[in-house]
Amino acid sequence: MPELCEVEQYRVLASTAVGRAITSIRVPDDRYLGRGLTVGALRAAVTGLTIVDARRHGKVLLLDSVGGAGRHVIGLRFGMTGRLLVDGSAAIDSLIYGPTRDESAWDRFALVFDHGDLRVRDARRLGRVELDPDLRRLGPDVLVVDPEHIGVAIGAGDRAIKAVLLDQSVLAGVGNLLADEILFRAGVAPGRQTRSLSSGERARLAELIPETVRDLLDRGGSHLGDLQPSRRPGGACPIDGTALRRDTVGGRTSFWCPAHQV
DNA sequence: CCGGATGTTCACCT
DNA sequence: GAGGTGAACATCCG
Repeated sequence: MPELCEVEQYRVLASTAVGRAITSIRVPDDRYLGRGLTVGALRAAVTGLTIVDARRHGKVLLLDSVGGAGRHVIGLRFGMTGRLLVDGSAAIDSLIYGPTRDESAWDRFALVFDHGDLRVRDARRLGRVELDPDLRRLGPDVLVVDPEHIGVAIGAGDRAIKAVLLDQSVLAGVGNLLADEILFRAGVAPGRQTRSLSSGERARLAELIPETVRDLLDRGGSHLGDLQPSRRPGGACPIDGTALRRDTVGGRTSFWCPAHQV
């Protein structure tokens, strides 16, 4: 699920937990905690704190929590399949796997309140819970910086533009689906070296990056792009009908149109 | 049974 | 040092 669009929906959902005090936590499998963090340390740090804000930086959800025991930020990363539930309801697609299966077996972490709870449900367990996460390795959130900054941040080196878009230390928030959609709209091939971009292409890309993210956010998810339905083996370009190419770029599967993405 | 999946990290090359 | 590759993580789905 989660790229920036999904985590932004999680943030809105999490804001319904603002003002609630953490009574206890549930961590059925401590492998779900970030490096060096133990259940005991996390429990001691956050029990009794009240959530005062829900923020997002890139794909990370941040829960600011304060109380007599101090002030902490609970950081949630959702990996590929993590979802957020507050009081048992999800922000999105709660029935993607059908009603037959007991998804509660995938609950990896919970903040329990006097009334209700906030849960992370993650089949693949690639997500993580962190305490006071170090965000220094993340670039600016892609929806916060202006296009001029984005144009500069992209750089002009020999890396593939798609690898740069996926690099969270350059810009935080863009994942594999958003990257393919952005490059599709920009008419730029994923393997293009950033130094080969003309100033016009660079400027257009810099505008299209946040614009595309906002558009898919409005539509309701990173998987609702124009390219997405064709993003499969045998798919045809929705613009010109050309057979899409499927290549690995930046380490990820990339679908693109060889006719209009140049 | 096999390959692939919206993410991140690490070891190992070049 | 920079950048790429592949594996690992763990599980489900087609």
